[in-house]
Amino acid sequence: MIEAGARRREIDEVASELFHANGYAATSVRDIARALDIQGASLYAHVASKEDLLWSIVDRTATAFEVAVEQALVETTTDDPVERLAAIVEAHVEVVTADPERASVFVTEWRHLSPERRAVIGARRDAYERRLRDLIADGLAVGAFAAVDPAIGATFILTALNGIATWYRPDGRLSADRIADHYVELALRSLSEDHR
Amino acid sequence: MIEAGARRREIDEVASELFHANGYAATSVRDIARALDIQGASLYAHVASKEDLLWSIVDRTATAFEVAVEQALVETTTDDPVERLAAIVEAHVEVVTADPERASVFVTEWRHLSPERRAVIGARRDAYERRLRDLIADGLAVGAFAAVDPAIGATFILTALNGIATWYRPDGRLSADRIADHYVELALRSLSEDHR
DNA sequence: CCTACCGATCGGTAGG
DNA sequence: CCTACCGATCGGTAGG
Repeated sequence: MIEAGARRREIDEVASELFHANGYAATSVRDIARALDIQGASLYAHVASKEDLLWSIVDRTATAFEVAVEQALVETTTDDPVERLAAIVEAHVEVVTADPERASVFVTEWRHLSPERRAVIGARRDAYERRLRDLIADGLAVGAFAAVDPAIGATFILTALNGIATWYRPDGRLSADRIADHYVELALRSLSEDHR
Repeated sequence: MIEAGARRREIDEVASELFHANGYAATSVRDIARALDIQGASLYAHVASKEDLLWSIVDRTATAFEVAVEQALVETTTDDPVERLAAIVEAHVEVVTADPERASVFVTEWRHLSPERRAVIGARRDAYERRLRDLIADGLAVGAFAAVDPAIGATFILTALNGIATWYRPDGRLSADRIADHYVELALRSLSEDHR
């Protein structure tokens, strides 16, 4: 017995690719159907609306980030802010590189959700960013980081990390692991003391 | 006599706002016309196509970045890579904060240009990024920066800088100048030696 | 998952 | 800058 929902996951994957490549608004329901070799109207046997498709991608990706960072912090037994920040950055990069299409749709297309759903995702993104911001503030308080505005530091790092979704290719020059290493380095240094 | 092209610039400004807020594909010609209090078809007395509107925004913004960085480097008489990098970062942030709508349209909507125009912009972006990459490589060679992959370092910094366009508000907590100062700090430190 | 179809809206043109 | 209009395409529904 083929597991239920397999086709639905296939649809999500195709939609992620197209939304990533052309954007949500410029991708028609028929574009997605064509990539699946079915008729446009047939897609509605699986999904209630085009927006539901975007929502399932965005929602799942938001959860992937939350779970990965949660897990990474649980596994980081020390309370050294430097190591905890490294764990967050590494986890975030891993989620991005594991599925750059989904990640880039999450980062760039969520404004096309309904106002209600946008509010939900906005709150989750805020909470996610707050965690990073608080960690930076903690590190600053114990002298682990240089004087920096925690909000600016968190935004600087997060936008750089999310940028990976726009240029990463699995067959590129650098492996996902190497990229993660480099980005941990860059992020930690950006918050470090004495640079001249 | 009112200067020629004033109306055209007004159109560009309205289009920037709407493309920034809703994306190019989700913005109709009639949306733009409505914001100008004219009929949709009347817009074609001023522009040949919707894509031409996007092109003029993208082209002008690309030029703004190129000119600003060129100028900043000319004014930086020293060849100290640290100071030259600071000058580039500051100039880039200034262009972004001077017109975040245009900057964000430039960064995120250029994929909706025709293949020919996309190729032109792609080449200009590559050249722009290469300048930063080469500067990092130079600084690395003379020991001004920590060991880092120049391409990764340049991308890390540039994506963080471009991210400003997505969150910056002129009436926000931090002035454009303060943001530029912080970002220069963060960018320079990310390439600095010894962070533990 | 298909055929047949819906009203709405799209970018754009003709001709003032 | 307007009115009137074009063919194409949009997301989605009905009824198998």
